[in-house]
Amino acid sequence: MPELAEAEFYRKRWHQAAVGRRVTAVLTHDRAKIFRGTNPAALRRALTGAKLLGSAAAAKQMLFRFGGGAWLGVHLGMSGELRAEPAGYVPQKHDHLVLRTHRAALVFRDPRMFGRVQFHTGAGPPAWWTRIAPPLLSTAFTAEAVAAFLRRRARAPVKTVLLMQERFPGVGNWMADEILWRAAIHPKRRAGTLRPVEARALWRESRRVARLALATIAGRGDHLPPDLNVHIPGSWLFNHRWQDGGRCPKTKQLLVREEVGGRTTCWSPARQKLTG
DNA sequence: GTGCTTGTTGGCCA
DNA sequence: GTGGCCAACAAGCA
Repeated sequence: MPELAEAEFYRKRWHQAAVGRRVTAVLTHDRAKIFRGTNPAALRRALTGAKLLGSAAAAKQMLFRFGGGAWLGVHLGMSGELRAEPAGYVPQKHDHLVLRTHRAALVFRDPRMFGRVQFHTGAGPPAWWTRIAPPLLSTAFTAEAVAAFLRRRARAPVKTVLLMQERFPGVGNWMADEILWRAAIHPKRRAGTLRPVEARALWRESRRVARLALATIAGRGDHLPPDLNVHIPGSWLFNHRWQDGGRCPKTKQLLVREEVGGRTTCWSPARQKLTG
């Protein structure tokens, strides 16, 4: 379920369970696809005995910093999940990576294996991390940058454009639909047809949804909610988008679900018109 | 059995 | 070279 707020939620979960602690053992499923492009044996060697020093989340990714210049990157794909289990935890079928400390077991679980673990050593973070686009909540994410991007992707449906990580890092399927619904823009509109006021609404609602999703799903400050998605208000599209016969929280009219750009997309036809 | 699934990538084509 | 579309990846669930 990994979009930007979920990545932050899972980062906090591992961080709180083990920051400042030393890794006593590392278990890997070496043949699991999540290790593609990395070397599980080197990862085990470097992390065993290393202390978890810090962590960060950006877009849909997480980076955990260990002593000795070791960095562990995690992308959760479609079905990945980070868990914090008690010490002595026995790995389950889809647990591909387990880091043990005296207090907890940090578990990466991913049944579909679209996720990815990357291991890096060096004084600074890896290049794939520093290349991640500026966050939606940063000052670099400007209305002008969004407008320029919409012009460049003029012929693509705006739904597809919102899923492009190079400009909207961390936006996934449900966030894209939530943003379009709040901005009252039909997902099939071609990006180049948006009027300036609509482009600006898209920018504003992108930031708003990012902020609300982070506060609601990942909690504020050190607070970690007990579970994902439990406190999402009924006023969001989120809580209605998958129900057959679901209704728009704003108009009370029936929602529509249809594929746009290869992804199931939900919108409120009474609110989001194709002819803008 | 069928038809879905909160993601990314590479190949093909205009 | 750029942009857009689509299938593939894999496993679980209804």
